[in-house]
Amino acid sequence: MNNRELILEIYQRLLDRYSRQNWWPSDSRFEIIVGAILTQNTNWSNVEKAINNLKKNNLLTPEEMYQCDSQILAELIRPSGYYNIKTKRIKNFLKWLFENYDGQIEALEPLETSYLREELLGINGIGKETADSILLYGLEKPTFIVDAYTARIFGRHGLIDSYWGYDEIKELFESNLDKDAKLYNEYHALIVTLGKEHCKKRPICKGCPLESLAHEIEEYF
DNA sequence: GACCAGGCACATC
DNA sequence: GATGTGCATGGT
Repeated sequence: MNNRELILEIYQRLLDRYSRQNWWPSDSRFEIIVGAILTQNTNWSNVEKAINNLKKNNLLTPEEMYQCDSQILAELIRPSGYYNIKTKRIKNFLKWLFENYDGQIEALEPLETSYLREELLGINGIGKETADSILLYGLEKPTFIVDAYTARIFGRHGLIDSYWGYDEIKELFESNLDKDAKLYNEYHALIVTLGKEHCKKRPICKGCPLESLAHEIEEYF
């Protein structure tokens, strides 16, 4: 199998095993953006606690959150961990949104994907994965998200070497798949679902739907 | 108690 | 450019 076939085969197996994930669970684009920052290196169940706190306090709009005192905001998102730095990151995003787009998330929709990605990367606290999560899940732009699981899983299957950078891995997927936001959405979600179940840092893959495909099941980071 | 989770920025060499 | 460290909570 060549890379393209392997990438499609893996997608199909994941879909067969786990079915559609329908990410990102949320009530609004803004909630997705906030969630993308809160979930940085953090378990999703902790993020849900933080999001619920924000909902209870009616803070899940750009206006309300921008006005909100940072100490209060930090206390509410505390369950998501790194709460002080994440407060700053959310405020940095909002400052950018208000200074450039009048606080309107909708104003981002017509912008070109690669331009918007660069803009987001210019905000302190938003790196590549967070920017791509905002673009793909928040704004339905076709951009592939790479995360720790992606590198680990596809490294084990010989498609990626450990020295590959984020953009190289992203390009591997984008050049072998149709430029389709819905497809990228499902694929990333399925990778995370698989990762949670089978691909923790320990290289144990018993019962993994990709078991028979793997030819490099060894420690890979 | 150790390890991990849907990262990122910054310091240092 | 690569490598190390701080940021912090909650579940297993």
